[in-house]
Amino acid sequence: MTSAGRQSWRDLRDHIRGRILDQTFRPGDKLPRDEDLAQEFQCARTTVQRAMQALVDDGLVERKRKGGTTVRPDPVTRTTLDIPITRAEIEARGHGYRHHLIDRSTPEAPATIAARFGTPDPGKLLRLRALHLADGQPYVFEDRWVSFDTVPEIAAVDFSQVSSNEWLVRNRPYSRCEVQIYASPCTADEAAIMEVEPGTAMLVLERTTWLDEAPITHVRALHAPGYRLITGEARPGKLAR
Amino acid sequence: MTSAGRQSWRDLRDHIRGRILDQTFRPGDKLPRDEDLAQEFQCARTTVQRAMQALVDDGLVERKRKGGTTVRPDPVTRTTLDIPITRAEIEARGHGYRHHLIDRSTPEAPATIAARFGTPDPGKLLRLRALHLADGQPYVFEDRWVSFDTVPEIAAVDFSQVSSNEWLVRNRPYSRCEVQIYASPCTADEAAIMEVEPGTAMLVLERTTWLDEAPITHVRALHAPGYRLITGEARPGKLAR
DNA sequence: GTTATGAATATGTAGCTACATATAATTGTC
DNA sequence: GACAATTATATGTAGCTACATATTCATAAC
Repeated sequence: MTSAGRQSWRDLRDHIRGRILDQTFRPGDKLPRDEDLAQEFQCARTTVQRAMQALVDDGLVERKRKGGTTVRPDPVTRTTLDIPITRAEIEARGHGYRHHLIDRSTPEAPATIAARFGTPDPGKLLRLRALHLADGQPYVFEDRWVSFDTVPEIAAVDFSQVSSNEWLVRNRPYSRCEVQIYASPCTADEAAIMEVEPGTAMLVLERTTWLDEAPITHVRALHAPGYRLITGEARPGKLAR
Repeated sequence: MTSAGRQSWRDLRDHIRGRILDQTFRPGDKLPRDEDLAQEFQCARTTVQRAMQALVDDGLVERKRKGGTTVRPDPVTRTTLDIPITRAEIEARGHGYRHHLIDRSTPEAPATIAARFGTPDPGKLLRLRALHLADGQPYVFEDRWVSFDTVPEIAAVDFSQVSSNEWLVRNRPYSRCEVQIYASPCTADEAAIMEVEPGTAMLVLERTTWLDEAPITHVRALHAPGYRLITGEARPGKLAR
């Protein structure tokens, strides 16, 4: 709450959310119009608007012009997932970071990559396979494809020093990113690299990034057994909101 | 773009984002103050504020009072994950949905559940194990614990008709949710239920939800091989923003 | 030097106004 | 009754103003 009589949009948001949580408003129900809520809460419509937009972003309500505000009938569990640079992640856990470039090649683009990029011809590609280690233990094995067309400078980078993961994130921000998460049994090759038994259940994160329509990179990152992706409320940069 | 001379905060957001993407502003760099940007773009500071907040939400920039706006030095890949009700998910894929309650019991709370709930004593718990089927094929196996203290009505619900997943989501909205995602080899029990070989790599989603401080439920959901969690830009309710 | 104290300043918030825009609801036409 | 045109209305957006609040930076006191 801010000083004295002023209503914060947060207070209003929390109040409405509370009414949704305590079933005063049930899924599908229509909420009062902004102006009525403003009157009820003795605040400006601006404030109601802000509170409502927050609830829309949370996936709790839907708003339509003239149609008014309704509680979403099909509730979803919505969370935010932050995937940091692997080095940062390992160091944040207090482990020593090291990475190792396994190989670097410029093979023909397989159809799967072209499909992921969404282009018929992905052009020349650089393939990098690298291992990230935490305290010397295999942590993440990444199999990456980078578009030479979109990122020509990559030819000159020495990836024995910087990981391609870090270099790309720092030097090639993307405008669109798609992530797929699934479990996969470890192949013999991968098992040798990750120092686990073949067939071990591994968490795989596939990420594809674009700059506008141009594909930047596609990575398939295999995570060591025991790895857990955690999503919470705490979204950096959104904490205080 | 809106009519004629008016600047949309979206235009401004996209412009600034563009400057970050094209490296005009690099990680760690300081952006001009709101007022200067407003002047430069011939718009009100309100508009700059809105655009900036959008960039903060995207995890692209950080803002501090008096400190100004800076491009985030530690870029993260941020995505939004929507986990729908399992029935809705299966039906959206065009499959027939069916679910089967395997068993229902009220055992002592294991320490792991108490730990997840974050309470020393989680109170009396209901345990439900159920299988969701898509076109008759095992799709998700969920092992759920529900707090009787928080959700006493659950004792009376007939879960042979409605899945606990759906009942809870529809009747017990939460205020906080934590998700963990990992890969796990299938145990013999689980393998029998999911009709797969023991040891098969399975994607596991663990969800814990609270209403304020009171724990509602904890689920461990085992997904059939081939299942992929996909996160995209498209966030329902946030599409147009 | 080191630590309080205070002023300066960039962002955060809320209110007001005015108008834009989508769409539900109504009316009119055949 | 079915369909098209029109009106009414709830939300969306942007500008303005005023003040709140958190830091940084500079200054003063020890």
